[in-house]
Amino acid sequence: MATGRAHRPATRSRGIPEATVARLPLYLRALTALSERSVPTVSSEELAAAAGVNSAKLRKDFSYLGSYGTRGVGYDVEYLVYQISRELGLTQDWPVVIVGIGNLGAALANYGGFASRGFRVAALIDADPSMAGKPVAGIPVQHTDELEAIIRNDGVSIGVIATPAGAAQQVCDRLVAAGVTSILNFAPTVLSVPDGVDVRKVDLSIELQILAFHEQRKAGEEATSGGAAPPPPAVRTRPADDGPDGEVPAVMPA
Amino acid sequence: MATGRAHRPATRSRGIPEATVARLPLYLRALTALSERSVPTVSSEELAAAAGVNSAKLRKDFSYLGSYGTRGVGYDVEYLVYQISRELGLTQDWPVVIVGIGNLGAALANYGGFASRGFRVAALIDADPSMAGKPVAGIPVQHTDELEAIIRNDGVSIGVIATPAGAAQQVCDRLVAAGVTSILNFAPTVLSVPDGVDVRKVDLSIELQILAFHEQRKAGEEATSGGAAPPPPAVRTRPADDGPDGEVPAVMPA
DNA sequence: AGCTGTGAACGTGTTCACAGCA
DNA sequence: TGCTGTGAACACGTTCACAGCT
Repeated sequence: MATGRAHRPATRSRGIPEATVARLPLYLRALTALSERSVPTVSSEELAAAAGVNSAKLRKDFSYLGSYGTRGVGYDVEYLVYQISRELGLTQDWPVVIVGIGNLGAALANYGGFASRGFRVAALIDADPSMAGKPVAGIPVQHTDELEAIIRNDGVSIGVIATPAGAAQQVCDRLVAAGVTSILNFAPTVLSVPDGVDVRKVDLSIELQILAFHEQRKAGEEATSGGAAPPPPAVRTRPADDGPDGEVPAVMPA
Repeated sequence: MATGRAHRPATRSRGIPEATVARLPLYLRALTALSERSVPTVSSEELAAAAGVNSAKLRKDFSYLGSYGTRGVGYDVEYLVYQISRELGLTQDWPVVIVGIGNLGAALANYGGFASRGFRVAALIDADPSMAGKPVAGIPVQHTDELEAIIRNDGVSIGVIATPAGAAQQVCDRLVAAGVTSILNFAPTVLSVPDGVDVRKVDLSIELQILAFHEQRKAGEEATSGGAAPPPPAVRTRPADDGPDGEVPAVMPA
């Protein structure tokens, strides 16, 4: 999973396990689709199939929210949509700022799933002055100088970092100082944040490497060097090039 | 965690736990940075800090790979880089195709971390004929018609789906039919694939919803309706709009 | 009869704490 | 002395299987 939490070491936020929280959006999406097709009720079996999980897990997940089903029948689609939305905090609108309007930032700004699910793009922010005023997804890009003012004025508590890795920690610090307490980080860096700030990470390169691992396993039940004798020490195969975005943080950033 | 596995229900691929595999890329990145700074050795404590995990976990993780450290000293940076790369299958090059060259696809194509870590963009593919031939990140976009030929010619086993949700399953089916066995899916859809094909999912909207959940908790130790009496049933707060990319799959796609 | 809700069993992942080696 | 490597304890997550309600 392309993710990482930050603090709250082992404290389930309040009853609902983290793993369940991570699946609620999945259920919500499936339920929304059913709702659009005006399906009135759904069984745990059907809904689980649509969400790509097994039905026992789904029922257990829902049991943490309460008893919202009807035995012998299933779940009322509309009611569940409401309950899950409420649990996730989507009945209110969350203003979000996106920092770093390159290809990725633009992709995020254009992403339709945003607006429809309780999130509103409050501002697009970029350090490049020549970007300022240029509309992306209908929203004019603003300069980094405005960052603090925007966050305070709009009461933004969620920030998205889509900058190069080298700028990420700096941006993060400014976001946090201005009052942001949840960060979605697309830069390939470990961010350090104070307690009470949540960070989730999306890292493409990590996902690919995990796939490569499994891919290797599939192919490799033949010409593999086995597990016993390790190859010669201190061999360098490929230059350790981190790419243009690779400014990885120092050993102890904070 | 923005991720999802597909099959291999409870089978640890071969000794190395899945959770450990997911962290290896993190260690690798931190080690690569140390390597660039010509740091010769590193302790579990230092490396763990750089990777954002605790040192006990890191040592346990490494213990699954073998005994690559030196007691009283630490780990040889170069050697570890090599071992982890090998374990992840990054000592070979993985050709990758990216399907769907919108903003997101372009962002992925331009992503530097790709090329440097054993991944090579073999082709960019889009369904829009007017895109054909246009270079993105220096690589000419090819039409979907070419998909099968490209995959077979280049021996591509990893595919990235960056299309709208409505096209994702179709693209996925074609990729798999042509021989792709690992898929990284950015479309907000549950893909169904045959056994033996790995799917990992990256879903922006899900990440934001998880953040919103925690954000709500932070703010909500005051005006919350508590946990006892649930609000009126079957209330619809916001129109269940899934956005322009929202073609969610039928209840039982396969 | 059918489907939910859940205790109990199981498996995976994390943390502790220290033995063992350089 | 200092750090790794790891058994043992613990916490978390998943699955099973069935009691209980409609």
